[in-house]
Amino acid sequence: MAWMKVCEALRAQPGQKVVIKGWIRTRRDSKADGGLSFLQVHDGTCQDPIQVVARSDLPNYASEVARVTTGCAVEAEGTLVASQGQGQAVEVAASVVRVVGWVDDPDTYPVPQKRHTFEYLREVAHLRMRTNTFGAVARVRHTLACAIHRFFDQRGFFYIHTPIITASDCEGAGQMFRVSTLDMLNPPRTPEGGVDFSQDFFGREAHLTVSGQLNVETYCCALSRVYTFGPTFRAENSNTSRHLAEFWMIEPEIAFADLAADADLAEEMLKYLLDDLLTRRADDMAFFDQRIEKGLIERLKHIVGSSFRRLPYTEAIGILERAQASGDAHFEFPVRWGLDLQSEHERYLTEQHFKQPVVLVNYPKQIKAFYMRLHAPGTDGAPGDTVAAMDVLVPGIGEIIGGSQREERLDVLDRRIEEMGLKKEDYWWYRDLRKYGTVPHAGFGLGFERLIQFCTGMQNIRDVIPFPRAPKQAEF
RNA sequence: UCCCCGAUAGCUCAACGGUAGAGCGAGCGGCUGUUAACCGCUAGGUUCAAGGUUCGAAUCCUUGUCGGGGAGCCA
Repeated sequence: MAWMKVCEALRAQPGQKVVIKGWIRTRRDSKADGGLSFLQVHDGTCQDPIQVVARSDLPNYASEVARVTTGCAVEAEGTLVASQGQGQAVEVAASVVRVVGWVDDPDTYPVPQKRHTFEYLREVAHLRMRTNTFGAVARVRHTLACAIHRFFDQRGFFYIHTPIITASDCEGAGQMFRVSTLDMLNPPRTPEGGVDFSQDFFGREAHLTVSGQLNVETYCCALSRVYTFGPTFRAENSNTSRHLAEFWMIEPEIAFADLAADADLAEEMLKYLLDDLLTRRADDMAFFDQRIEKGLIERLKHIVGSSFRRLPYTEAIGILERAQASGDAHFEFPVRWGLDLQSEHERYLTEQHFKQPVVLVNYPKQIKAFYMRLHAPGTDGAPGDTVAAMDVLVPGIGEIIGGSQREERLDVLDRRIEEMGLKKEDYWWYRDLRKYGTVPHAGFGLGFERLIQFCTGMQNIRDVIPFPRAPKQAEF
């Protein structure tokens, strides 16, 4: 008899013998026909469980079958038959039901068949994937990850494994987690009294990476089209529904390319991913559409079908100022050229003004990183210097992608490093790329969890990663 | 880190200075080819912690811890 995944059995022709293995979602009993039990069994392979019908003439019916509860692990052998009831096309008429693992005490089982809040389920993260929502999130996460690799592979990109540990403190994206084997209670000291990191494992200070970008640029300047997809760590004390201390990021980098090509790549990729997800995980997406965010599928389809608006920062400031002046919008924070846009401004642009994803480009240089390419003065009619940066803003999430064309001119790069008060020596290998066959190149970072939020409608980022790490949160 | 809100049964919440309750879940029973099942019964509480006010505190005050929403930082 063939062991069938539930997803296969639900689509199979009636009449064949099958074995189903999984966990009980619910049991319903009936005294009709001499007594029978309906077992909803799921194995995580798809959104729907399969119904196993167990009759009272099974030898272990009274002793076991009639006593199984939500969460029990079972194996069922039987015949796949057309269902007599409503709600499912096929079901398993069981000849054997074996209880593989009991639930010790149903009264204390943390995820019985009832509604749970996501906040509660976070406290039982080792069991929450047994619920329909978190099972769906896990499958969507997998499907998106595969689609990302497929998207890049089909376009000739190479997947580069950039390091998790970095000994350079020059990545410049905020607080980092230290990596050390020193005795924290009694570290070796320098004559000045500081910690002597020369005696540490790497012979210098080391941290977890906050971005693979600088490393992947080196491969870009040799293999032309590359990307990273790995974990990233930020030690910021961020307590929001959009931030994690450990998250996954996709960072493509393309050579012989400018910001326009970068934005085109970002748009093409997002559309590919949405379209692929809607096709491959139609069951889970229907679930999210129905139970998590009404209209989700229409929203995603609309994005796949429309082109993203490109909008220079300087023009965005004009739009925001006019919206404020006309009373269309009331902003808490000031709108002025040279200031960074606040969440409320970004949300206004993407959610109210354009009602579609917006690619904001060409920001003032003073609010962006040193490695972003400096524009010629007066680009977009801007009153100050701008750089070739872009943020992709989407309704509901805000910034989902941040990217830029990189500064490939060594003299300009050096000037920027100095302006920002950084040390050229720290960037010696990064600067070498500009000395030896430098080339215009660009790239961006896509937050994987934010992508999943965007695709599922899940409100809190801690619910789209298996075991979230955030301030004061590292259980499991 | 800042602002606001919250913490009471396994879960979600009520009780608004005077005897701690309901729904869901769980257990038992009834009914039904059932499927958000339905009907009945039962069990279930150091009201987050520590202090304070009061004759009396789940309720008021202080501090802390944890959680949620928003902001900043960003992806």
